[in-house]
Amino acid sequence: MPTIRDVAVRAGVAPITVSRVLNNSAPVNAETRARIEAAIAALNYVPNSLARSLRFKGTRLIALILVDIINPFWSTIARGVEDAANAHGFHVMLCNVDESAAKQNDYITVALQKQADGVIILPLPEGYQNLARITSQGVPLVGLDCPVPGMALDLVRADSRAGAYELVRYLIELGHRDIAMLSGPSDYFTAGQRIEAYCQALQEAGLASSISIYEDEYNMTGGERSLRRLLAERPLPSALFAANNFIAIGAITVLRAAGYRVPDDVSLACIDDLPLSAAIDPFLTCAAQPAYDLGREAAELLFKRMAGLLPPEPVEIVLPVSLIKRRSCRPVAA
Amino acid sequence: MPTIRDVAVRAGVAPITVSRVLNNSAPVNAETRARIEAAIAALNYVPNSLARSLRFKGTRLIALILVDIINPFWSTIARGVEDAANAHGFHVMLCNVDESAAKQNDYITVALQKQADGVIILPLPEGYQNLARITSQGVPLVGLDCPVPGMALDLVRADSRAGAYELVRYLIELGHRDIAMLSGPSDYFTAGQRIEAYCQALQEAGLASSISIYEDEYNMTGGERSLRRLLAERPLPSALFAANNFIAIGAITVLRAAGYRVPDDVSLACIDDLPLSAAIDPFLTCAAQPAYDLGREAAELLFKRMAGLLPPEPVEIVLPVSLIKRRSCRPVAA
DNA sequence: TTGTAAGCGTTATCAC
DNA sequence: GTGATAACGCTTACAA
Repeated sequence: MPTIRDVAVRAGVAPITVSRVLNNSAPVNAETRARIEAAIAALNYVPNSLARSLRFKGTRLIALILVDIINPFWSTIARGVEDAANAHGFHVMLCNVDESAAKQNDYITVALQKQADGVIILPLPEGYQNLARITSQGVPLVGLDCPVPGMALDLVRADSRAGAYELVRYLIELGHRDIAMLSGPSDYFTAGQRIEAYCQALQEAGLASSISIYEDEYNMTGGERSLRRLLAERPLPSALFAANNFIAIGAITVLRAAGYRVPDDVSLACIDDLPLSAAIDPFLTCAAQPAYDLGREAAELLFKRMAGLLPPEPVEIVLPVSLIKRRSCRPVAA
Repeated sequence: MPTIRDVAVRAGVAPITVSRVLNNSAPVNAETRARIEAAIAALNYVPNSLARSLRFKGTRLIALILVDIINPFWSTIARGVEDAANAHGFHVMLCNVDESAAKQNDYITVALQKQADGVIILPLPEGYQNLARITSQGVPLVGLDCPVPGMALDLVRADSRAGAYELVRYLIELGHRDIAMLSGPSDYFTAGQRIEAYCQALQEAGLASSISIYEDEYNMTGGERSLRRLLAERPLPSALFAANNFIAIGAITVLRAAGYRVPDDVSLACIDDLPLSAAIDPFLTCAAQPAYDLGREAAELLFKRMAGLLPPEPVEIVLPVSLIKRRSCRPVAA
């Protein structure tokens, strides 16, 4: 690949003059400029941003460290981040960590090595202490979804406590008295919030004695396992509250295999929508988190922090969740 | 952020000795090594890969330039690429171009500026000529989905011609005689293939006179527009063949709004699955492309090319497509 | 086993 | 308006 030196030689000038044309950093004679531009075009010269960043500081790269891009919740967040980044002239390095704290830590290292100007991350409970590796190097960090105990962290999250509460209230209003919860790992902040909301809603309705929580991973396998344990341990409840969409899918799979139908035999509601499925078949009742906005707001917050536009105290942005009522829940027959 | 020099000073050695410890590039006295490692830990030193890459060549970064990460087809491909990249110690810069050739060209520039070691791209017909900007700089390039006329390009794609053919044959076997196609832009290779397959299947069945093609964008809006035009221009066919999943979703939306039901009033089949929807409700009959494998194979091919493990001729990998029969298609009543 | 010098491609600083 | 020089952080020669 040609360098600025090649361009300079071809145009009969010094490299710095080419640099001035590229960056408009100083006036250049119109004729000289034309010669340089011709040389750039002729050589297909593209400036080396590595060298530039080394000299200049700033890579205009941000690292987005999340769970799994295949989950539409995260891919939509990723899209929100990328669009916002793009609008500010930044680019995004994508990092799928699959809920593995070790993989997350590796990616943190990569982000630092590559001199990312900022990082957006979903903190994993087992890896809280690794986050300090980012901030201690002075790299701006925005968390998604999950505050970190004892850490002053800019954060963007949805109000999943309120969403979960609304969802369980809705089930109660439909007449359900026996509602089991299929939770994610309770050391996750979001799972904790959703468990609290579930318990609160049941208690307020005088149903504290029917609290029934199955905890497993935040994915399809977790949902399957939880439901299998449930079926082995107790009679089928009249409604299920799944802590996310993948748990719900896992649960449906097992229900179906066991010969149960949703909502005829059991109602089902969850956190997180499945937007495409909804377009084909509006089925799953859910509390939808505004994924795209979460991503966009996280990136915007990061850029504000990087630009020094924020007071030193950490900022927390909480976006509302919307209840979407669909066919997967039915009123209880009287 | 501390530099190798800071570590060297703290350990009382020269920077090169630190480098040797970091890279195991030469033997270092055990005691010296211990001192250096202590200094690295104490300073939280992370090597600057920009400087490293500048000296060394090679960034271990690949650019993945695709349409839209929100489409599960592309997010699954992205995941395949990232997993393979990870296994080889590479990282992925994600670039959503939304079918805009201008945006694609911008990202090509970014990939070159950032000195990406390789690029994986979905070629857009309006931007074919931009691809030469990558290869002419000697940067390895792998195309997804779409060969480029007149360009020797390593390529990974699914056999969507065979998939489309199978799908239309299936509709014919169900007794459909009036099958309309909702196509993507016909200058796209994949759309061309699917149109050819559709026409061939109808011709072979003696149905050439009922060929009916509506062409629009490869997304939900495109599907909506095509179906509105269809409804305005002709009676509802007995079956619809959509060139991808998003077109199918757009079509369903409009059908539903017009009071038609799938499959009662019209059967519907498409290319590309909706994996999560299928788990909840196995509805959409489709020819599923192996998205994850497409991504993984593309990355593997790129790495082989980068390692010089391939003959100079371009390699083309074509993966099979699988027909999945579900409820959205019904036999025609006799 | 360790160190010195030079250079990767760029730009800030200071001349002319 | 233009150019020489040095420096960003690192590693490859080549010494010692």
